[in-house]
Amino acid sequence: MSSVVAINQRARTAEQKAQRRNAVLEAAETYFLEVGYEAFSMSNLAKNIGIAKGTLYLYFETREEIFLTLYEQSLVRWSDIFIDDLRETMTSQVYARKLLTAAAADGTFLPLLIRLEHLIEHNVALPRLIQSKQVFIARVEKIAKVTASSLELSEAQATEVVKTMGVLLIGATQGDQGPALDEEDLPQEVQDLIASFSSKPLFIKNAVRIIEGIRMETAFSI
Amino acid sequence: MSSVVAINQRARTAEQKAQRRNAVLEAAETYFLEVGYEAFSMSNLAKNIGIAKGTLYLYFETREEIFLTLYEQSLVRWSDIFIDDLRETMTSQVYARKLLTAAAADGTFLPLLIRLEHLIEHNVALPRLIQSKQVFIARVEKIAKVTASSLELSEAQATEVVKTMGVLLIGATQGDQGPALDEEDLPQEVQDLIASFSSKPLFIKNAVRIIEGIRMETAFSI
DNA sequence: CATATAGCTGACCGCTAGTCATTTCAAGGT
DNA sequence: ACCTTGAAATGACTAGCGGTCAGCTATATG
Repeated sequence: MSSVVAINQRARTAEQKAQRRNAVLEAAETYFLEVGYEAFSMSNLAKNIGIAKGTLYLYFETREEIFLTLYEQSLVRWSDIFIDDLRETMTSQVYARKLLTAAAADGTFLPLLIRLEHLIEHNVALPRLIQSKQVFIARVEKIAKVTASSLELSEAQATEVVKTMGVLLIGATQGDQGPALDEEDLPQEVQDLIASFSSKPLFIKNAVRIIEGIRMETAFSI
Repeated sequence: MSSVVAINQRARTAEQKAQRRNAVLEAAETYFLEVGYEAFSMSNLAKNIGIAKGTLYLYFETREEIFLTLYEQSLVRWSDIFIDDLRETMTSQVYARKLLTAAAADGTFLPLLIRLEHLIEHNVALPRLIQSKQVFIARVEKIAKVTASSLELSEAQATEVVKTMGVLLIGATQGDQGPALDEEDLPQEVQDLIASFSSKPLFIKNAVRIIEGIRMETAFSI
């Protein structure tokens, strides 16, 4: 007896409900990767899944709660991959490159990270928000542990590095979220500007500066 | 004879039209400071001004074009104040503090900067977007000039500093855009987390790391 | 087979950005 | 002083949004 809930069958047990919720999340992520944050509509999501719009609201209180959940999942997914990359010691540059590569490879993580605080968190119930922050805290700690050995830093330094990398990641990848522009239509100086904000070198160079800065500060202050 | 266009009088000359456009912008900024980006609606803006919604669209093509214009204005306003602060040489820490203080004092600048690339730029006609980028380029150059003498850097280093400060500013002030949370309702560890992302120390510490990093790199490479 | 429970539905609400046929105003020519 | 004319202003309208909830119906249980 399969406990999989077919479409248009009702989810009655807790397990079935969890499955349906996951099915919604999966469909939501696929749909999100197609159309992006702003064009993502609850009606279309429901149509894609083949359920009524109201049903979505049995599983998520708001559109933003879906995004918050997708964000959490992508945070865990990304950080697991990144953590796996940090088994050996490495230079801060390699560290930064691995971090960015793993983040950019996940189509969900960065677009949601960028919208987290000013959009997503504003329409989610407080307990859910707190829960999400706790997931975040746990992840930071987990990443900091491997960062400490990978970069040969103290745990406190590593925690500072990880938090700061998050901040830098948001700023440095901002340019990737701009509209797709046909280069032909742009004056040379604007093309140059856009090129100079290319997220990869921007992130890596400044990550190195920050990590080495953190390394030096504590070396002197001891 | 005053050339001021009273409400409900028609703007016929180019000058009168420019005046009306400015009046719309002023009202838009006041309204934006009241309700923020997401709650800002064109109908309410029109009501506030006492004109019909359609009239707004004679002066701006889209809601986002209004925001782009307010962003440009706030960029110029902020940078003029910041530039004025940079008449003497100073440490990178003082530099960073002055930069952030001027930015945070302007209620318009940071919220629009944060939304610029992933929201505002996506609904503005290309020529207007190019124009805005050119304003940005000119501002970066102007700030870089005074930065070079203020921090005793080369022009190339100063340009790198200015661009990077923009990136860091976006990342570091992200937390200020989260929902207003009543501290009492939060578990201690979440309160600590939020405190650890306080934008002011976050920005200043990392600005110093980056500026000193840039200073050292070129010192060695010469 | 009847009943009660609860998952599911979709019409509906109040709102949004943006459009455009129509109205209105006022300057310029006579 | 009046008329013509062009453009500024209008606001009803469209299509679509997130979210709600009274009513429908599938299904587990007695």
